[in-house]
Amino acid sequence: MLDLALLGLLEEGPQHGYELRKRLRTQFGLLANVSFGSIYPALSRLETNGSVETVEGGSPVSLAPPTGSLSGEWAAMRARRRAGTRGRRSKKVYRITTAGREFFLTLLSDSTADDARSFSLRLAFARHMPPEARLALLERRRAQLVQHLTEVVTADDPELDVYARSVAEHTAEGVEQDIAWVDRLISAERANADASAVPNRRRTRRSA
Amino acid sequence: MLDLALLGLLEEGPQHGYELRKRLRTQFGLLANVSFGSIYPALSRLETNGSVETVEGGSPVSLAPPTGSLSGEWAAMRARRRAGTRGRRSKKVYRITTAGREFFLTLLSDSTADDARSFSLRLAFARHMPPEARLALLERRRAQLVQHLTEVVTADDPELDVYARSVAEHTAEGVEQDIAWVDRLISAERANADASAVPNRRRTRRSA
DNA sequence: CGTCGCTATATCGATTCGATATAGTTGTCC
DNA sequence: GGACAACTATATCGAATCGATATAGCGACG
Repeated sequence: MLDLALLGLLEEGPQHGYELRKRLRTQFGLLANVSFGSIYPALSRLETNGSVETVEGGSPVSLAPPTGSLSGEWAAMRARRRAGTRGRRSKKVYRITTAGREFFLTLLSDSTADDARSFSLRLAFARHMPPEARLALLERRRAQLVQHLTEVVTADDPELDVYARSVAEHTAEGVEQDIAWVDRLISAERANADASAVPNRRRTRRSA
Repeated sequence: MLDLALLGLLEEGPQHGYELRKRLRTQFGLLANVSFGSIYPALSRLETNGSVETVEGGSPVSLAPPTGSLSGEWAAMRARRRAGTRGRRSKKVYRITTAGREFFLTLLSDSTADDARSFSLRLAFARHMPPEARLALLERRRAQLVQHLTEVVTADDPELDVYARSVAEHTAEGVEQDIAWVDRLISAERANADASAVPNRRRTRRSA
């Protein structure tokens, strides 16, 4: 789970632990409110298995190509202010390796274990997937949500008091809205696939 | 977290591990999709610290063979089974103790650490709280949700591709709906408090 | 007969959490 | 100017939790 998230973020450029956590919190919100006690061991794991490598230097982000995204901009600002001297505590900047990219794609396409958290995570990285995998992910998730609706206690259960009933109702509504969301995404995927399959009339100005 | 859930369920009567897990799944759905690897250690914990006790229930068969020779003892066990000892594997039925009820109320009113999971859990057990504690729980949760909205990445972030943006949007919508839900609950609590404060008249007595 | 599916408890290694320690940088208030 | 809070940054520890797996009993199906 965390490996996938970290590798996905590192796909956008080298970063260090503290920054990775910030981006996990802001980009994935409640879904990935992860503590340092998870991040640093996870980075060590990924380093020992060769998925990432550390980049030396106090302000090493200048080495990264301009694909550096928001965090790169941040670090660049700070580096400029410090004028190249190594500032702050020595940062351990991690960069994803070729083996790491392969591992990332493996994790991404691993169809087992997709709860709410890892589904949203995978979907956020869906641009790295082939279109069939995207559709498969969405439809697997949809099936799970529908399944969940049938298993969950209904709000007309006479055993529940007001509070438990409210929780049950709210949860069920959330699941229904998730299904509607996934349905919209599935439609968009299919429309996109159709557009790609029949590009004769529409624009395809990407090549040239 | 799990202690709270288990004690709360055991407030409604003695149950065994497998059943507790089923009820966690059906009543709290995705919020408490908990594995046996958590439940049984948690029950042991609660038993050693005196919050629960095992009650002899159902049909204790006591079939355990003392040796390791599986195949040999199997026929003997089967014979015993046919001889009239019925019932499944011996259930360990747990019952909450007086100390357990106190511990439950302590956990319930402990204001630290209320993420989405433990908030919903606490709310589902809100009937065991005094009204002030209910209001405090709801308002704490509301503040957290609002706070979360400000910290999260906005959907107009140019860095995000379609998929990441969709996840961000959907998450933000979910948080907004959670806020609306909590607001409804807060209003209901206040109305209830007013009604309790003036029990003589059930009308909307304004300017008596 | 086998074996599949359900109930039921238990354990194991790995992962994750939550708290805490440490330390450098920055701002700011008196 | 210097005390002090706040933020950045990495690391570690014990405990909680997960996910997989093992064991075991029972009913039903063909």
